[in-house]
Amino acid sequence: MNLRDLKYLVAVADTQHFSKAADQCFVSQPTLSGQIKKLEQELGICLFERTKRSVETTPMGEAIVAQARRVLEQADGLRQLAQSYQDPLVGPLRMGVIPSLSPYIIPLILKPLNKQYGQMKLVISEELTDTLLQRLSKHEIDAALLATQVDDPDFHSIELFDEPFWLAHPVNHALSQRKTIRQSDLNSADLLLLAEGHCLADQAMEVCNWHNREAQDDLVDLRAASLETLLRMVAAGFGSTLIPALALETASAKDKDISIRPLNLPDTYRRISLVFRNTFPRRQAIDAFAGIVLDNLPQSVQLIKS
Amino acid sequence: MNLRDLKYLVAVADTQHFSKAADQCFVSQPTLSGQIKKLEQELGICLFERTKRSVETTPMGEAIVAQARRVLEQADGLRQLAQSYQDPLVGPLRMGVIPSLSPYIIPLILKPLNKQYGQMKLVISEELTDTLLQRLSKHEIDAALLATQVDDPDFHSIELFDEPFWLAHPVNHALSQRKTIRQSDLNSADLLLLAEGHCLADQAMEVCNWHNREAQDDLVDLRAASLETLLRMVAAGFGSTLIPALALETASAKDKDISIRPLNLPDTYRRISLVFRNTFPRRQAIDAFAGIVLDNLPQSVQLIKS
DNA sequence: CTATTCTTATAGCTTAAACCTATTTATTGA
DNA sequence: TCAATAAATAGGTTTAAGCTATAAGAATAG
Repeated sequence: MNLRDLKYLVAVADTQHFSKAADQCFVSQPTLSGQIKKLEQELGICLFERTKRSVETTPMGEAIVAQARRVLEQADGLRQLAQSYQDPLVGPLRMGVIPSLSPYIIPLILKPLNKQYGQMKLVISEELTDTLLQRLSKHEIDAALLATQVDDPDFHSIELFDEPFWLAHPVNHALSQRKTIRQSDLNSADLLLLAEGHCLADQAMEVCNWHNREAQDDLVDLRAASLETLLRMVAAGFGSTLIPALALETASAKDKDISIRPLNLPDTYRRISLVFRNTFPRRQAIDAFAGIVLDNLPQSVQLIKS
Repeated sequence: MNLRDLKYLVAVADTQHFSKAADQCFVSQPTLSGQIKKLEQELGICLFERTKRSVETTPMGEAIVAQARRVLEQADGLRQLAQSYQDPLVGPLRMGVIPSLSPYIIPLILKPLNKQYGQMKLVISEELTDTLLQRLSKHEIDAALLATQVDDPDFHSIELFDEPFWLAHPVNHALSQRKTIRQSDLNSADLLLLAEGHCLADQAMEVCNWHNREAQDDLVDLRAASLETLLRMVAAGFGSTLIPALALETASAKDKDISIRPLNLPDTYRRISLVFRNTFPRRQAIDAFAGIVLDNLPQSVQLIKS
């Protein structure tokens, strides 16, 4: 059995005429007659009652034809489904984003993305870098926005932008006296960090030259689950923290009890990349997504330093 | 696209492995790989993300595979439907029967038919001979039980049995005096007939040598719509009538006001045949039906005279 | 009653595609 | 580094789907 045969079958049932059905199917009459005959043999039943002059569908034939229509309908549904996906820019793109970036970048791109590529539905997962890379390997997501260089040869990266860090400290903090922040200020600062596994925590420690972080047990309990929590802790005077530039626009960062200071120091930024399996077939969707991100960044992170 | 291709597709999705899928489909791995590749090209989308080591179904692939399963399911339904019809003795048999026979023969055969050929569902139409022949031509019914010889070369007939006529007259009728009924009694009898178009009416006229029936207008209004009505008219003393043998067993015929008499005259019977298009493909069903009829007739009509 | 037309079936050949085996390429694990 | 595994590629064979031409049967027109 064959979709083609079923099409022939339905054509004969519709026209009650082998030659007309053949025309309709763009084949010769003997070809169509032969296929119908084969189909009848395969099914073991007589579908049409023929005279030398005419064709009539048998009652059993009617039932089979009705079912054949159902098969063809579903097959047509499959073609339409495929059609709707044919454009690589159409269809779901499962994107993973780290938690220290997700709440600040996603609102920036959702609308433009919807405007330019309305058919590309983003499915966002917000998880830690390690988890995202695992899920990428398992094909559970298609791409990830990370702040970490990835060396795995299975993955490709598109480097999108560099996000500078700012210092956030309580308004009445000792550092309020300083006009500019120096490296030594950071080295000894009372920095609050995100919980284990957040790349932002590692990056902050690196910026501050804290390589023996695990020794300072007393601060462990204060490691926060999110940047928002961290800012609330700064506002309450528990210490300072480093804030990536995109997070500055949020209400929490504008708290009157928090002082936000630029760091005019070298290498105080993190590089955000779009990472995906190099076997991922919809490269165009990836590129489109990257383009949307770059087009909608604020000035503060617009340029990539290299 | 092709049902075979969809089977390959589902096999790969199920096994996540081209070689295993190929085994499952009883083809070689290159064959299956090639077909999948072709299918992807035809649909214009990538269904599987391949590495040299493994296969993963893409999210779009998942959607397509789900739809492919639906197609295959319907196709399977078609095969099962065909299977259930494969036996010519299975499936509906649309049978037409004349009104002067139907109420008396159908009850005789329904149970035995159901017992021997439970899958063969009878669909009965009770109509006049002409109508039945028209519907036979139009393929609206598959066969007909008639009391008329059919000459049309499009039709075949199986002669089933000869049904004798009996005379029914009111108990206090003049003929009550006669020991046996003679031809001359019939010629002049006050016979009541069925309505125009009923073959029984024609047959009765023939038996009685009435070839100028249309002249006797006064009786036209008394022509009855059914045998039952006719018997009720006889019981009420309006006249006599000829009753075919199978109708004798009914309650109406046993009315105490009606006298039923045998006709010991030549050619006082009608021949019942099973008529069908000679192109009708389920000859076995026809033969089975004929056999059931013959096996379940009462003694009174058992033999065929020839 | 014959000729023409209409329609399906058959015959014989051609083309396209599906399939196979053997081989290549690339990756993983020992 | 080598064996094992898995998918892709190459090249040739077989199957089946297609075509044209024609036959055969039935209806219609002259």
